[in-house]
Amino acid sequence: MASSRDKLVHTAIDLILTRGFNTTTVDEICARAEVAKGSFYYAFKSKEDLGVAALEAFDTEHNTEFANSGFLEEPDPKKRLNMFLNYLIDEAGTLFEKGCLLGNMSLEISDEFPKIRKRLDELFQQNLDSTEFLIGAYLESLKNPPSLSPKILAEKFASVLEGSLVLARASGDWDYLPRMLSLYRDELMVLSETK
Amino acid sequence: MASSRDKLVHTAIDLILTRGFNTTTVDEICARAEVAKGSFYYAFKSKEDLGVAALEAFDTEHNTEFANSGFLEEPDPKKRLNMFLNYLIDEAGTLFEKGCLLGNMSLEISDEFPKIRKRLDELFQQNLDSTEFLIGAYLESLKNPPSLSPKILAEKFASVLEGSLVLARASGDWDYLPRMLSLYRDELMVLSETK
DNA sequence: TTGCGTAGACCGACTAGTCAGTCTAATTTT
DNA sequence: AAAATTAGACTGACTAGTCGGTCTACGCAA
Repeated sequence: MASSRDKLVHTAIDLILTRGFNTTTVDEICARAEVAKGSFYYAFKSKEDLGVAALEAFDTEHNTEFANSGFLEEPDPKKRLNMFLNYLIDEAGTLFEKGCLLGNMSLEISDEFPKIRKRLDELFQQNLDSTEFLIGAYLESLKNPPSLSPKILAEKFASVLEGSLVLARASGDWDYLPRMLSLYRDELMVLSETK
Repeated sequence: MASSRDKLVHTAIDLILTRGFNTTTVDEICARAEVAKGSFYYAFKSKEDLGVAALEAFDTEHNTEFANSGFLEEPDPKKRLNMFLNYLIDEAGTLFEKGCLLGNMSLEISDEFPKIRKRLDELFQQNLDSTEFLIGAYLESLKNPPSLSPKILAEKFASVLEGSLVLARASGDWDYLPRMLSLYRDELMVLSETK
């Protein structure tokens, strides 16, 4: 059975994604998680610490999901990257149904929560590095490697992903993400056509 | 001299960009703008109404800046689009020094502020339409028009812009925006090379 | 010229409510 | 029995919004 801490973290992720960190109250999280306030402060030193825990849980769970999709076992770098992107495009609706906690908190949280900001920076950097690695292998496998670096293409990937979610949230149209990711995939895949 | 209302709006834009809407207090805005609380509620019915006013001011002032850059007078669609993008790339550091109020509020504000949400949707849509028009003219001028629609390219532009700002804010590296916009410009401009 | 009336911009102490975090006692687990 | 966990009433700081009142400019009548 789920621990109190675990229930709190997952309830928090859900609430923060829909209402934001600042407007989500500790009382509300406890009520939804059916956990008493005392337990909250037994599990976490502060609301900020819960924020960090939520961020970490969101990130590792998504990365675990990605890994389980099996693309890592594919030996061919091009197919591997393509599998990853296709998986993301297919599952965008469920994986990022309510947005990305990292992106949301990045824009919402200011210096008043330094621990959250620090962790945010680290997690984004880690994810950028993973993507860069994935893209790097693909580019190296090409006969005519483009002038674009894997680093900048990884940054572009993250920009498109996060930006789509900003637009999705503003408009209520959650198809932005798969639409934009498809575009990104096509642009990357076309690089393997020798000119 | 600037009216109280005007001072409040511009102080608010600045504060909301750095601290977020929810954590920026009415008292703080008043103090910085050197305006009494009573005057705030003389000028605005509520904090939410100030939010809407800030959004509108941010949007119209940016659009005015864009227009003043002179790209609209350029008759050639390709050059016109290129001028616009180059202007944005050059001035990204000042235009979006602290982020984009539309993007920030899009992720932060939930249904508790319906007026803000509605206006956000409208403003994003307007801006997408303008960009689509600009890109559409360029695509139509091409001998080999690509299969990509101006609409989806406009959405991509907005995604890249907003996404860059999410990353910039998370990492503290404000060069993301010009870097990603340059990439976007190059991708668009390469379409005019006949295959 | 002087005094008066008025409109509307501006003021800030005050109210009513909210929220993160604390405390003490009870209950469950090991 | 000790340690882990739960319970929820309580506190104090803070916040959006209110309200009675002040100040200034200006038209106008005496």
